[in-house]
Amino acid sequence: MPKLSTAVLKEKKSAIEDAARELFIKQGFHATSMRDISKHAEVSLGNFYNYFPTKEAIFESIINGYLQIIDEKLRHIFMKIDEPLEPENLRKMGEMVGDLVNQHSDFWLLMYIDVLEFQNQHFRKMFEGLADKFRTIFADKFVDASDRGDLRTGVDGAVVFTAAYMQFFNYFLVEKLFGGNQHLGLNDGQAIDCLTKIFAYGVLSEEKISKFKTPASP
Amino acid sequence: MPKLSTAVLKEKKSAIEDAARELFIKQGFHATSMRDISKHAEVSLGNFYNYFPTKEAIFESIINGYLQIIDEKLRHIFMKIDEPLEPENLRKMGEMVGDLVNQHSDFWLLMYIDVLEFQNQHFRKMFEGLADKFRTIFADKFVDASDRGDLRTGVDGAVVFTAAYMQFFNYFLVEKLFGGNQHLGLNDGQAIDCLTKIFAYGVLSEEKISKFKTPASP
DNA sequence: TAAATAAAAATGAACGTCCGTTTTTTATTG
DNA sequence: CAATAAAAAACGGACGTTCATTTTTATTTA
Repeated sequence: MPKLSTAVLKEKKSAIEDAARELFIKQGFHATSMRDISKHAEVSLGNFYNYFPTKEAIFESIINGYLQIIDEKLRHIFMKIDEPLEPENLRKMGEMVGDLVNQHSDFWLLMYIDVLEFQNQHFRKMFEGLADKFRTIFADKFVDASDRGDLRTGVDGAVVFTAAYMQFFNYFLVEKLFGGNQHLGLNDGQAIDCLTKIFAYGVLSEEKISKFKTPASP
Repeated sequence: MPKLSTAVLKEKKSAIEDAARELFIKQGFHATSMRDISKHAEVSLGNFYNYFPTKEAIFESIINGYLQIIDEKLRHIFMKIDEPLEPENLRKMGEMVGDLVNQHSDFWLLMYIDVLEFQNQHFRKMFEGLADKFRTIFADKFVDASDRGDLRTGVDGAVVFTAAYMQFFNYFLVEKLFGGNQHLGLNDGQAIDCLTKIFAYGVLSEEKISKFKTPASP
């Protein structure tokens, strides 16, 4: 038959991708066979190779597609944050990161597959220069906060935000994928509140702080 | 020949384990074949099955052995910390966690294998009730700190310590396994210092804090 | 409009290789 | 010598991929 419309072709291709993604997530890359995929995608084994040249190619295609989706979601999260260091905004970020992890935990399973089998080739970009990326996203907000004297301890605002972001992510990943089972001894809402407090307000008393500060710069 | 001494037997068994662990770490569980292992362990394929009944059995054996080693190392780390919330001790923990991750990154690769292929069956225990575990390890230190008024923001000391612990771990794992490449924009030492400051001293100015505190409890 | 055509899509058997495990054979040693 | 360790061979099955073949269908022709 003559060439199918590119729309139909794309649709079939993405149907195969969907099936493959489900299986990769459920059972890993090596444990998923091409026969599994073709059966689950209701495509003959042979026809599969009209859409993807190799098994690894479909894995890469899945990752790239998913990376775009998650990048978009993350952009959306940061768009909703005007002042990145305001406690209420940190809390909001915690909630949104939690939703993202819980709704797309499979994405991070793919990342672990990538770490194990491809030295995280495809996901590295998510972490490289992360603090700088936030500095760009939030333009001058961090220097502004510093100029206003908001940052009591003279710490880099972008680093604080990155640390908070990573902390939230890690918290929810541990809960969702690693069997954390309320590893902080708190439910998710309490954990977010508590972590926000830590990052925004700090912990030790002024007295304790000055006690440990003085010997450093007498 | 008559039965080998149990000492010799144990030695051979652990030699096989060592070889298998190296390969599992380097290339994952499914990607490592029994022939790989037997060749690398300089044991015939058939003889392998005199020591381990299945491929999965050796994986479990490796994990359990490694879990003990890491547990021991962690115990050693916490033993060196008398006052868990003192900034200098947090910093020390950061350094020790960094060493642990860098010297035994393979252990966490095994954990990711476990997450992907065994729903983290074997590693769950590392996270379950983590904050409570620290509460036990450090006995009354957290309530003492609270009673002394060390904790300015009234946050649970055990949660703070757990959060710091997780943050350090995650930081070094991202650097070592995920291609972070100084993702905070700092070298390891600076990162430890900065994170310690955040957890101990907090970030926002007193003014900012009271500003965000007052509407919560007027 | 309906039949013919040609090119692309879909198929599933077959290929060679490697898998984890079992069985058989050989070597070793108290 | 006999018991056991070690090695080798063999097993059935599953793997990713290829390919000759069949089916499908947009287009052309009548």
